[in-house]
Amino acid sequence: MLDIKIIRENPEFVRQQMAALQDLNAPVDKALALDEERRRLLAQVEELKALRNVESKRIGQLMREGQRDEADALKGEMTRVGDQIKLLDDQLKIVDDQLFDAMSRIPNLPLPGVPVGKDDSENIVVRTWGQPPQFDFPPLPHWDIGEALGILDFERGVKLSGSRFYVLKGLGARLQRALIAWMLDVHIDDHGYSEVYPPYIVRAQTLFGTGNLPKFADNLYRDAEDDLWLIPTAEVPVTNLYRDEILPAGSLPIGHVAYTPCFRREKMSAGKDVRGIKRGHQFDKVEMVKFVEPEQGEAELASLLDNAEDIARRLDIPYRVVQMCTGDLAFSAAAKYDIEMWAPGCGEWLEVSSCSLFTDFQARRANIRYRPEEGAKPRYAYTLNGSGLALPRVMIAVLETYQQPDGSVRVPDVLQPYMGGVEVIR
RNA sequence: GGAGGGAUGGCCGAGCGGUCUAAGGCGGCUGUCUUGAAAACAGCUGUGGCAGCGAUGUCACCGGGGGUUCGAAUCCCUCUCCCUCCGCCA
Repeated sequence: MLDIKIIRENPEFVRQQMAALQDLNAPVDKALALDEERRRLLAQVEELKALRNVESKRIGQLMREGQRDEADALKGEMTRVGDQIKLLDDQLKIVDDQLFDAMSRIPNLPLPGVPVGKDDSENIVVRTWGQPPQFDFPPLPHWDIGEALGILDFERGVKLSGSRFYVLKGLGARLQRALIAWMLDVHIDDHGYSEVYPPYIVRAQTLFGTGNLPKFADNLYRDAEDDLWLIPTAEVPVTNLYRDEILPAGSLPIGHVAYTPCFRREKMSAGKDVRGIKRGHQFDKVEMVKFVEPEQGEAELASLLDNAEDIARRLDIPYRVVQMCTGDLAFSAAAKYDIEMWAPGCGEWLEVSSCSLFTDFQARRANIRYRPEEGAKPRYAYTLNGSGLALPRVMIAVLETYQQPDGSVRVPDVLQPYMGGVEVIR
């Protein structure tokens, strides 16, 4: 949620930004009109309420002094004032709800440094790390590698749950578990994050806080009976940890890391990303979430991104960092960088992480504040998050990068201690 | 799933429908005293909206929503959450 004051004071600027974001439906003008209407009604109703407060007190006083007639006369007057207040309050509530709804559908503003572009074709590769591995045999895609090794089972996944589900078996399942445990340890021990184990099922209010609702309800799984929703990412519960709180002075920065499964309905077009484990309805992810002071926002984004990149470097898998242009920016993000690992088997760059700075956009929706100093006024915190990293795709990169001519897969050095010393999956 | 009891400021805890502008205590801040501290004493101590350059004014908030009333922390309805007991259970 934006601060309405920004729109009120710089409507033309906000309209320009919406155009840059390619968001033609953002109800900026509607919000502006509703805001004006709201303040008009508010001034009216408050004046009447102030009158009622004063006169009601006088009625009490008159009653105590036994001046019934005067009290009754005043009562009659106040009944009319009360009716008027009720009328205005009802109107105000309608306007308030409409304004809230409009504000909820306006995306965050991009940071000044974000390149302007119409869609993902205008994203910018800001750096590349490592050299794509050379093979003296034709590298296979992971679905061939995995099935041959008996660690990936697509047919049974479909039998159990339908398309876009798969089963990991044996050392495949263990490789994923090793990656999870190792990534958590790196972020906790070397990058200073503290671990969180959150619920995987949350209320609508929680999804609203991160901006997933109301706009993206289609992508979520939901239990209708209890109105609980499966999380699409750990970002949702972890960011909302401090919803409706004022963090005491000295609390920031806070950095959490959480491993969770993620559930996404995604009405995916048939034929796109169908093979392999690249895109499923259920996947695992290690996620970093930060709460910081506004002044530190951009520095913290750089640090978060580096923490995510560090995982790829330690796995010795080549990657590139892509900066999203305005047209490809997510709804809540003010700036966003993706990390893409090179998968030599299927021959594509795989998005394994997405690191974003949300400025105070999520904090405003989720009401997350902090006190800069003891006794100081609360301010909205800045929130950030980034995958560190998303699993099925890191699995793909590992399987395809570390494959050997005989169909076996070498286990990256850093993971061997987490695999019970296994050096090769064969 | 069944039965009962609760929700009040940073925390504990009072609160006949009308000086509630929410008692009292704890904690915190400031001051007096002191070489310093403690103690004692005094004062202050929530969040947000709107108007205003500002001083300030005003409105709202006693778990959420709705109702009764001239007036609601207080009465009524409803929802959520917490606690106790029973049942079930990894």
